[in-house]
Amino acid sequence: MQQSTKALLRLRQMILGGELDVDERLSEPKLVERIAVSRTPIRVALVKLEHEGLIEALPSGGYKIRVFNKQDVFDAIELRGTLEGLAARRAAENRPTRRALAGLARALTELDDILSGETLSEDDFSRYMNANATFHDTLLDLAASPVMREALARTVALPFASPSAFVMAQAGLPESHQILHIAQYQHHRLYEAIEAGESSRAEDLAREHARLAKRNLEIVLEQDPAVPNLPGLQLIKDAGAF
Amino acid sequence: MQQSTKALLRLRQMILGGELDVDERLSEPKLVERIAVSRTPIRVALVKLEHEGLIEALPSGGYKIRVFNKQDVFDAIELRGTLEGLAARRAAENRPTRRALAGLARALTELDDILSGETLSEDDFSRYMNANATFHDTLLDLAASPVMREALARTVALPFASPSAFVMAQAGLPESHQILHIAQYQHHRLYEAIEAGESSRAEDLAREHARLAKRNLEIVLEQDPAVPNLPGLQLIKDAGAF
DNA sequence: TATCGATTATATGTATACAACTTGAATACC
DNA sequence: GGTATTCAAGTTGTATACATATAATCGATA
Repeated sequence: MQQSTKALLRLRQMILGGELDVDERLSEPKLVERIAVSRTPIRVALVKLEHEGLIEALPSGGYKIRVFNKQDVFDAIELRGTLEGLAARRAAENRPTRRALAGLARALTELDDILSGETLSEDDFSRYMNANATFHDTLLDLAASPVMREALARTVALPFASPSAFVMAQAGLPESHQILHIAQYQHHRLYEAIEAGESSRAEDLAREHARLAKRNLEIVLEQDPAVPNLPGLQLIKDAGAF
Repeated sequence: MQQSTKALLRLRQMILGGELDVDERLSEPKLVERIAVSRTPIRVALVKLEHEGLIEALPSGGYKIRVFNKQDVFDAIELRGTLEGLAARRAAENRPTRRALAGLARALTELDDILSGETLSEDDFSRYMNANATFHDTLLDLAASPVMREALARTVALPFASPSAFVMAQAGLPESHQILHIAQYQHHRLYEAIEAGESSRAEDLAREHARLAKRNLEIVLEQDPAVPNLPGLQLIKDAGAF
């Protein structure tokens, strides 16, 4: 693996995992020490992370970790919903063959399978997260648009904007089972709409589906102040004041 | 100015202006020679341009200029329309005060003024382009969402996705006057919708407004094969085969 | 003559050196 | 006592050196 890749992955992990002080300048020499890579690949990673939106350049040089307020988070989710809506509409307009839909159908069946039990184990949540990611990714494939794929990839670079962001966080919540079933209901309807070429319906469903993530976030944050296992939560300013 | 900024601006100019061979690896030593800056800031610029989508990394290292097909271009325009639609909807939902709307109204009036004459000079097209950019930018201000602003900024980084992309290109076309009037009609209706808080209408109008750029592109490219003054056109594969 | 292989040349990725600048602190000054 | 001011330590931005990997060239062989 390239050193710059190592630096990027590690730095992202450090930022999302809360290993670095927010509101402080990211000192390159200190990062050199912690990541064990020279300044050059670290600077490459910093440039990339700025474009991702996880850090921001300081006027006097260098970077600092970016913090978001709750409106930013909601906007990011709304933005994802809009882009997935566009992709879903395009997917429906493309009138995919049964063969092209097979991947999406498979993800759907796996999600059904995971949710079939009475209760969900920690492992089930993890499986759900993966299968959910696959579903969303396969949907994007059906849109068959590199431009849209990139736009969406850039959007979900913000940690809480990802379709799978809050799945793990709600493991253990009493409402979780029901929420996941609602999400899966929406997945099914989305599949139907795309299969039938109902493009407007597909777009609306994808949008509303993303808004479920908003509700998830609200529910998770209303819980115990003992903050849940949500990577990147410390990047949200006043997370306790939700 | 920083060397890396100089390198970024110059490189972007070289790519869009067709000063570099497409389908060839961007040789860093040669760029050093042409831009008169060391490899370090050039590499920074290359990383940024890759994120912008203007160049792509080669599997064996280095970068090459990215080429787009017509579907990519249409998708980029559709994407911009979708994002501007989201911004317009949000702007309408925000119920801006008359004072907040003043900037948008001013851009609208200036556009009216430019179009008031019987014919349009080269200079008028240039003025239109600027005022049009201001209108779209001010609209984005009204959405008051950094997340959306960034998403749109990343989208219009593709040269032909910008709201002003085809304005200059159509200077001299017989249809141009009419097209600009239609665009301005849409601007007015968009303003009305935002002022009245008609969010769905605002969204639809913004989307359809972007699709006018698609028609512009089609018209411009159906013209004389003597390719018009459209920066970045050589990045579109088979532009002649439209 | 065309294709494969070895060798040379060149480019990329990384580390490091250096200069200009920023930041923090200590001291002088009001 | 509080505010400038100067100085030092540290940091960033840039240039360059070096090792490894890639591309090109030339020659050999089928």
